[in-house]
Amino acid sequence: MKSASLALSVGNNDRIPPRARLLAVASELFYRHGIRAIGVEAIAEAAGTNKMTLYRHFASKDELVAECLRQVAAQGDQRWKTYESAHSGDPLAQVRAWLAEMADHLGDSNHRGCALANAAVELPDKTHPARRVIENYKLAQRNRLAELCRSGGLNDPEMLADELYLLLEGARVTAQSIGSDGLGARLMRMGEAMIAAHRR
Amino acid sequence: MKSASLALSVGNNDRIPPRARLLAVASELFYRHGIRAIGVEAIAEAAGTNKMTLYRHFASKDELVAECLRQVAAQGDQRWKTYESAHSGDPLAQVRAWLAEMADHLGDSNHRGCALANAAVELPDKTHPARRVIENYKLAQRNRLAELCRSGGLNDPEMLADELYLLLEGARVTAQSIGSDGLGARLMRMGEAMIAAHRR
DNA sequence: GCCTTGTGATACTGACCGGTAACACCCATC
DNA sequence: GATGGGTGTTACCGGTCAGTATCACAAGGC
Repeated sequence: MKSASLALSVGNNDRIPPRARLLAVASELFYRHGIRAIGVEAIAEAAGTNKMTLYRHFASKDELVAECLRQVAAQGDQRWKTYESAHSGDPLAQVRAWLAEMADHLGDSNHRGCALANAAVELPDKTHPARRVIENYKLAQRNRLAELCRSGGLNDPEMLADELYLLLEGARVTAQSIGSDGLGARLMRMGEAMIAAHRR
Repeated sequence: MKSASLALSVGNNDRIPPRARLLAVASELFYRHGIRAIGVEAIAEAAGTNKMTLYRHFASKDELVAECLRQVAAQGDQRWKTYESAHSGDPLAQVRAWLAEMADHLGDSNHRGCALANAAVELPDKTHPARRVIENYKLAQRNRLAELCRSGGLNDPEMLADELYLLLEGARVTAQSIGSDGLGARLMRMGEAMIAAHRR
């Protein structure tokens, strides 16, 4: 019943090679239902293929999870490049663009927080191949934010970066418990207030 | 292997009735390894009893999870009563005490975020009995914070409450990915800065 | 004495898990 | 037209999952 809706989104284009289809479907299912809640068979079926083909492309379910998260991280990096080219030479505008898009995503009906943060919650085992992906990305994200705050000429850029980053991370978690009614708008207000506080 | 260490912590006091032992052990195991990662048999064994006794006290694993989270929520409420009696008539001091304790917990080596928020990540199904517990508690938490900020005479208390709450929630998530090195101290600095910004 | 209530122990069910073996097939390349 | 790599299909493995049935036992109240 779950898989039917998934198969639609990917299965109608058979030109996409199985590996890409598997990655797309797995990312979606893991995100929506949780990593441990989805079995490899359901992924293969929803991708319009079978378990054998999955295991020909991925050594294990854990490696598939890690690869999915690598893809998510790459998409995040790509977004930053978009902000950079749209607001070249204006680091603060880039930060604002990022904040605005994240706030916007909060309102999505199928929003369920950050896939990487969720995976960290679900996979506490430090030896899991996905952990490295998560830690590297989250650290890079925070450092990138701090660098932009610094080159934006703001006071105490590291602290501002932490404030903005923790605020967003908290918003994405809170959206999963309390809900996200008006949360995006509130997040923007808070972010602006904090940037202003570091401008002096 | 996992259960051995758990059995130690509870099994040596046989005066505690099985239901309480089961709740304590289940809360610990769910928190440490994740809810879906722990089976009922492991819980029963770690509590020094068996699966039948577990199912005599809890209708299902889902109900056991919900009951564990109710216990966690009750402990949270209890902490707030402590702050209130320690700083009676000083709402801001109560907020600070809460922030300080949460910041302190961040540094614990076995810290793994908020049990309720983690459960929300792991149990996306809106019909799960644990969801109501999570949503009620998180909402009450935010409202209590807003009420304290208001009676503390601060400007825009709702927004300040959101800022502090999201900041903490974000810190507890971030501790699970990047780590918690100095995060507690940074959280305190940010909290103080935000309270100050709403004092005018 | 009895009888009830709570517990322990063991075995079981049916379903699902991640992962593999074996074999048929399609299709592009040469 | 042969060859070979990628794919589909089916069946299977051992293990674990949540949940249940059955029976034995121990204590406490009457």
